[in-house]
Amino acid sequence: MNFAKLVQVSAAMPNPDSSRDYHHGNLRQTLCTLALDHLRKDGLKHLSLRALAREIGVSPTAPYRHFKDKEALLQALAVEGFGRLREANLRAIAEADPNPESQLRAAGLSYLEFALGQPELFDLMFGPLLRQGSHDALHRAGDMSFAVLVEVIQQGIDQGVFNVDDAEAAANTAWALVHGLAHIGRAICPDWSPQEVQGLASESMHLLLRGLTRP
Amino acid sequence: MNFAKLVQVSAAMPNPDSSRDYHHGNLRQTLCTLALDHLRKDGLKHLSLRALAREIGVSPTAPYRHFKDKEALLQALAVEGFGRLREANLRAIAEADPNPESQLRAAGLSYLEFALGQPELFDLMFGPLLRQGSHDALHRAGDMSFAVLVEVIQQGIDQGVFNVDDAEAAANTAWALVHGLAHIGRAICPDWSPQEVQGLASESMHLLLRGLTRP
DNA sequence: GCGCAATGTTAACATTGCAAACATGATAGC
DNA sequence: GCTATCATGTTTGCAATGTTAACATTGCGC
Repeated sequence: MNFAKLVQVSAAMPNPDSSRDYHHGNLRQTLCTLALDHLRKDGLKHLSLRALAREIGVSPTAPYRHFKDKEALLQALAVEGFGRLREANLRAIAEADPNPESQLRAAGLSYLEFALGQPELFDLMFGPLLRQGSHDALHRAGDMSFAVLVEVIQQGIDQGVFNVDDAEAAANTAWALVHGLAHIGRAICPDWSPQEVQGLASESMHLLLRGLTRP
Repeated sequence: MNFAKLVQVSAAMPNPDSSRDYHHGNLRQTLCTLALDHLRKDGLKHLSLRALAREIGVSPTAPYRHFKDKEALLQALAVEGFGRLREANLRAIAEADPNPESQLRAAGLSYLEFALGQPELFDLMFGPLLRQGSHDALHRAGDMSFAVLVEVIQQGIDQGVFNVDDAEAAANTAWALVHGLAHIGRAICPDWSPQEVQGLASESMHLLLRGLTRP
């Protein structure tokens, strides 16, 4: 009856001094940042909960105290990704010349830089998780990123620079264009330099702006 | 004349006569079509070589006689996907009014329909496989799909309908826009009807065409 | 001080990708 | 026609993974 328990206890404590860090204290955060690291470095398919736990120095099933699923961890990463994307875009807009065209261009280039810089995260963000409902946190995070573009375009319309009626539709178009460039860039030009990619992007956005501003 | 083909045909049919079914006879093809099926139905993460083999009624490691890797099977699926996409686009163009604008619009809508109809395959086609070199067959298949758009745009330029210098750059733009719409559509509007999505697409493409045709 | 909730741990199970080593059968060369 | 060969399937086996259940430890509110 109790013998088994005694055995288990002594086995649970190989090092009596390790009782101090029985609780890691910050596992959730550590998991997220380390997972993001591995995602960027090794890709999604080489991302394993057990490996993360092993590397952190915690038991193989400890992550399950913080994430119901592996998918839950991935969702958290995607939400974090959307947050960072939004931040990057806002920063780029703030630093651009204060006119709608420049701001839209700056936001687009920032978006592109994000996507090309961490393609695995980008794929995760727009991957199956988004399609598969029940991830409203993810959808909200995506909408927040989208809202940045809508606002820039709306300002352009208000100032009479963009000659379209529907800001949201125009934002859809702009977003789709930039997103498509980001997602396809590696297919068209797998080994282009960032400058070349941005050159292509500039040209594309110029074309779009011609359409937006046409009288 | 072609005996091998005859054997293949008779083996491809579920002919009760093929009593000694030690050799399946058409495993590679069967694997591909079944895998595509499961990919569309259950998503990439629920696609397992063993499960496929089990369902086909063959030993768990039989697939390895035809595909070095799981990744090799996935690559084959992606190549097949690019082939179908190209076919669909060509068909749409052929059925459209014979002017560059209509044809470009038709190709775009066809592209969109493909992407929204089988999102998992679409994600696979443009996923990490493409980025991770050493898959030249995949890159070639992608280029073949791309070439369709370039040609339409080039014709538009030759006929003086599109007012741009660089056909390839314009094709990049057009492709990126449509691809972006396809990839983002589910994020913007997860439960839109096909009509609504196509409406959005039409509007976006109208904007682009304004840019393309601007004097 | 006590008990409870949060957090970690161990053990166990099913499934998967993959590598040998071996079996089968169609086919080419004699 | 007989047989060696080679493409194709099979069996066995291993290590890794996701996930669950039962147990341990600790900090915090009472």
